[in-house]
This record gives sequence, C-alpha cells and structure tokens, in this order.
Amino acid sequence: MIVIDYKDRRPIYEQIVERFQELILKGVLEADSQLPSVRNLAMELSINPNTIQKAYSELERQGYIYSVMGKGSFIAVTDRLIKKKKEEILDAASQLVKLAKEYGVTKDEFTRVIIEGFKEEYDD
Amino acid sequence: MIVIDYKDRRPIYEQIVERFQELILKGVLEADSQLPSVRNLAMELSINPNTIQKAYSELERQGYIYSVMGKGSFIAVTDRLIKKKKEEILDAASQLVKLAKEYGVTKDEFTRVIIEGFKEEYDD
Amino acid sequence: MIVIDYKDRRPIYEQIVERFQELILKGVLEADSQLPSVRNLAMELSINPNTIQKAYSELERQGYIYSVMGKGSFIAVTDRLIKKKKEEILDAASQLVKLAKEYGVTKDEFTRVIIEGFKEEYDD
Amino acid sequence: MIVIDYKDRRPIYEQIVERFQELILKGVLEADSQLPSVRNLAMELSINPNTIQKAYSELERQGYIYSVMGKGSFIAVTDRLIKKKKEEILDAASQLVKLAKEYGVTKDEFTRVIIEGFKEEYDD
DNA sequence: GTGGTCTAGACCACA
DNA sequence: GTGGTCTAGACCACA
Repeated sequence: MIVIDYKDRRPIYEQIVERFQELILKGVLEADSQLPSVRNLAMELSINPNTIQKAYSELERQGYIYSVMGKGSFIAVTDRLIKKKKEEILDAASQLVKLAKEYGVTKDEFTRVIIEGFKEEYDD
Repeated sequence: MIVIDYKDRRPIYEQIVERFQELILKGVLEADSQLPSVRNLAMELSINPNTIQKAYSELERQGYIYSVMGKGSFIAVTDRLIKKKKEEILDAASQLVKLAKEYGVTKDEFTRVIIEGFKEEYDD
Repeated sequence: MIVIDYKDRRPIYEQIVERFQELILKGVLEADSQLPSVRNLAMELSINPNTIQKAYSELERQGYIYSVMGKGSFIAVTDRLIKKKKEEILDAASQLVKLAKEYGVTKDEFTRVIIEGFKEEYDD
Repeated sequence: MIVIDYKDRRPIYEQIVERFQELILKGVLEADSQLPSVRNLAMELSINPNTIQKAYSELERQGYIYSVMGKGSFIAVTDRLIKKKKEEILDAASQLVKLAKEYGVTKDEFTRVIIEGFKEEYDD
C-alpha cells in the first residue's frame, strides 16, 4: 500500500504523508479504522520509526488522522478534507490559467486540453 | 529586477533561476544581451557569489543563457523556450484535470474556473 | 453518564477523573452513594480495567471518593471540594488578568467579556 | 534567556516553544532578528540539536519565526500573532466565566478579583 | 556554518 | 503493545 521511492527527491516522511492523504481522501481507508502502528510500518518499510512518527504527526496536524496514546492511530472523518482538496485543485487551475495567459497560451488551446482530459472517462 | 524573498522557503538560487526565466520568456531581457556578472549581482543582492554561480549554471543547463569565457553570460534565443514553456503549461493542465476527476471535481466546476480566469483580461 | 472521547488528546483516565469530578461537584452523584465497580465500568465503556483503576485511585487521592475494602468505592462529602473548586476558579481568573495585562488587553475589553458572560443566565 | 525546567512535566521542546513565543510576543526579540542557531542553542542548553530543531519547526509552523536554509532562523512579524494572543486570552476569560457560573461563583466574587488584578499596575 | 532529514536505540506514560 | 520524547551522531543541500 505504501511504497517509498528512493529516487524521489522529496523526503521519505513527506512521501508517506502524501500517500496516506491519497488513500484517505479516496476512501480506501475508512473513517476510524486503525493505521499500522509506528513500529510495524517502520519494520515493513525498513525505515526508522522516527521517520514514521514524523509522518503520522504531520498527518495528525493536518487533520487526516488522530492518535490515541496507548491505543494507536486512526483515520479521521474526511468530508471537510475532501472539500478542501477540491478547492485546492480549483485554485491550482485558476493559477494555471493566469500563467497560461502570461505566456500567450490561448483560451482555445487551453480548453481543448481540459475537454479532452474530461473525455477519457476510465483511465485510473 | 531581482528580489529575494527570504521568507520564501525555496532556496535563493532557485528564486533567482525562476526570476530570470520569467524575465527572459517575457522578453524583458533580449536575446544576446549580457547578464550582470556573478560578482556584481552578488554584491547588489548582498548574496554569496556561490549562490549566483549556481543559479547561472542552472540557467545555462536549461538553455536560457550561454557563457563566453572571459566575456560573461548572455541571454539565449528564446523561441524554442517559449514553445517549451507553453507545452509545460498545457501538460500541467492535463495533469490537473486527471487529479480533478480522481477527487470528483465536475467538468462544470472546472471549466467555470477556467472561463472566468480567461475573462479577466488585463490583470498583470 | 461517562463518555470517552477518543479524539480528545487527554488520556482516557484523565477524562474519566474529570467527568466524575464534575458529576460529584454538581451534586449529580450524592455523598456516600456507590460508584460502579472497576470491572463493571470497564466493561460498560469497553476499556481496560487498569485505566478505570487509575482514575479511581486519582479520585481517591484528591478526596472525591473513598474506598472500602471488599465493598467498593463511594462518593465523599463535597462541601470542602466545592469551596476548593471555587477558589481554583478565582485563582485562574487572577492569573488570567495578569496575563491580559502583560499582553496589553485593556480592563475595558476584559470586563466587557466577563459581564457578557454573566448575562447569559441559562445556557447549560 | 531560555531556561529548561526539568521538573516541569511538559516536554523540553514545548517549553522552548512557549518561551520563544513569550519573548517574541512581548517584543524582546525584534522582527527579522536572528535566533541562535540550532547547534548553538543546543550546546548552550546542553540539549540534543534534534530537540531544538523540533521546537524551531513548531515555531515556524505557528508563524513565529521563519527559517532560511543555509542562513538561519529569524523572527517573523508579530502583529497578527499578538492580536491572536489577545483573542485567546479573552476566549479563556469567557470560558472561565462559564465555569464560574456552573459552580456557583457569583458575579460579585468574580469581578472583585478582576478589578483587583487590574489595580496592581506594576507587578511584572 | 545553517537548517533539514534520517538512523539507531532508549525510556516514558498510557491502555 | 502504542504513541511521544529525547539522545547521539551522521549526511545533505544551501549560503
């Protein structure tokens, strides 16, 4: 479920954070279900527990999971997070249009790419 | 022309690279015109010359500038770079659509943002 | 009567202690009435008995309950505890004023909040 | 300037965070002035650099400082933070009033403590 | 030199 | 067992 890419320039803990965000936002991991323990995931990925700990702390800070001392870490409710993610995507789109205009990409060129992208329905 | 934002978390050399890319692609700096010397720009920005050197090396590697031993660094011809930049923007748009679909952003929501973005003609 | 909030970052035993303090101080639990046994409460809350034991020990240490060997745990007389609680609240108020002054909160701003708070008579 | 209290139950990194927050909010440390380096402060306090690093990361996350790779850590602008701190204090006051009412502390008892607190003008 | 990441391993409170 | 904190020490990119 989690794969570390050592060629990736991003730090390991960040890769773990992003992978869990994805699994959580897409509903692969259900609300209140338990994550692997810090130690177990560390063993499984052959990574230091401190690095996992750092990833989990960040996920908790961002509201993706909650940790209970002595019990474990659990998936948080995600409605709010999914909504936030959608807003981020639309913001990114808005920024990209701004950039496109600055470099002379026409509205036609741009919208063609968008429309084609939405046509391909089943690619994931 | 170049402003370093120390609160920006990106490294300084990267900020310089991006700023020059922008100035070159938008035609502010003309082809074959000379860039400030490493030393001068370092002095002007109160920055370590190593940092400027790194930025210039990166710009040369990307084809934005060329160096002439003993003479200095000069702006490269930019037609090819502008075309490449446009392609990058369209690729980014394509990737963003893919992401949008994965998180359930509808075609309507997405295109509305695009269309509105292109309406605001004169904001830069 | 007792509800554990696993998303609360405080330890479970502490949540239980505070909840009983509240129930006792507010007179919901009467003096000399018996508390549920460690085992029963543990079962009811689906919680480790050690955790309940720790909470009861803490409540006994603070004088909220007393244990009779072989019989169980009972609510202590509360007059003294209520008085102590009031003093704690007034001490906290005093500390807060000190802090307010340090950070430039004016007497007016502060007292306005207090007065408004006392106006809302029936909100619990 | 920074003193660690080993009898304090709070973690070391948290003590450091709170102490810096105080020094920054009270204006003892000016905007854009440099903090001691992670290594130096670690040496000075006889503490592991990782612990200082954790404190600085938290301060940066909260907007109290900003870190520049290769240069150091610096105090951020604090206007917004001071305002936020004041709001926190007033919120705490509001919560305390709520508690006071629940336990039968009268408005008179409460306001007397407040007024007396504001009288003592020069106690810090 | 400076911050940032990571490993290895210990100890703690809590459940 | 579980998360959280901390030490000791290494290595990296950046300035």
